[in-house]
Amino acid sequence: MEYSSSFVDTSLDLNAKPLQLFSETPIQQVQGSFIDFGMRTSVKEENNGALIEELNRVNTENKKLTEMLTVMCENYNTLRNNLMDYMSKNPEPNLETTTTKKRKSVERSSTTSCMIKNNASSAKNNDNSESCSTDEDHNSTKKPKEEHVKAKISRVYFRSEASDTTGLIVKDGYQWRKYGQKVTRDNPSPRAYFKCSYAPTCPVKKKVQRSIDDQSILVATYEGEHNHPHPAKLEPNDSSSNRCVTPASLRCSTSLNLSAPTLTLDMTKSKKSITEDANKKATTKKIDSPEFQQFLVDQMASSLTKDPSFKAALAAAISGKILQQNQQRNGEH
DNA sequence: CGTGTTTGACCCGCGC
DNA sequence: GCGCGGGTCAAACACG
Repeated sequence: MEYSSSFVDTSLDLNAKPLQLFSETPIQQVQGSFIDFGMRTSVKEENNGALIEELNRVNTENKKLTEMLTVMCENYNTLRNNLMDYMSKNPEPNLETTTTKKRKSVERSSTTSCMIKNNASSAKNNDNSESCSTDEDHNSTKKPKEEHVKAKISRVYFRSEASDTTGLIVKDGYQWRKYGQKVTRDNPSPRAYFKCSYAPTCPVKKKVQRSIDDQSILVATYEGEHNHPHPAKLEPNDSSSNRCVTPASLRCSTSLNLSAPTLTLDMTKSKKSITEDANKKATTKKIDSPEFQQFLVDQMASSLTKDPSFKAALAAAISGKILQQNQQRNGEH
């Protein structure tokens, strides 16, 4: 199809049915295009063998690339599982506690909890994976109203100084008023309750508690959505707020659960690395912002270009395409 | 004096 | 129905 119009397209067609690439259709269409361009039959016959050979080669390369892509996907899944394994062991051990009450409350607390619980279960035992949708379906049948009313919840991890005894203060750019503090049963560290005080009608609440495993990690749980713009956007000179909300890296890739309106950021990197990252990016990035998308693309490109075999295969594929293009042009002239 | 924090009391849902 | 535990309220307090 694409071959009838142009050879300029250097797409590798990794997922475009590689076997069809060598079906009779492209050759016939290539031949047809030659005829359409008024080429002599002798030129067509001279190029036929080279084209078929080139198509064979490209087809083989496409297969190789497809296999490499499969391997990459497997590696990605392995890496993701390792990440989830780490997550399940490190910051939120209380989510893995199996007391029925905890489990119930976790199930009630909509999407983020669903994600983390799912992560934990998949990390602990894949055979025991209880899918997120199953939980939600279960909830929807049990408490359909709560499902809709329940506020949006997200959980963010911040790293604070180990020597920081100033309390459960998380500078995320918003203005919070503390309205309570409680020592919970599963964590000796007190849990602080905050309400957003930037706008009087803002329903957002925040809970901050130190991680039971790592006292230097603050776990902030946000409930609800702000009905006002981020103060940092209105006050661009507020460098402190910008610095504090800069995501050092994604703890949970949003691609793992795109439908979930959650944001979990890893603030657990060392202060030095956070500063370095912040200096490199020099900007606050949101998940859906073009800058962050570009950052992800750069990261992916960097990972791919570090793989010499992938680079070689990619170069071969592109050179094959260029060769095809040159042959096409030679045929036209 | 205004604003924010602290902290004990109270409320409410859940499990037994 | 009772006890437990998380979440919230509100008076007292601290601070600039």
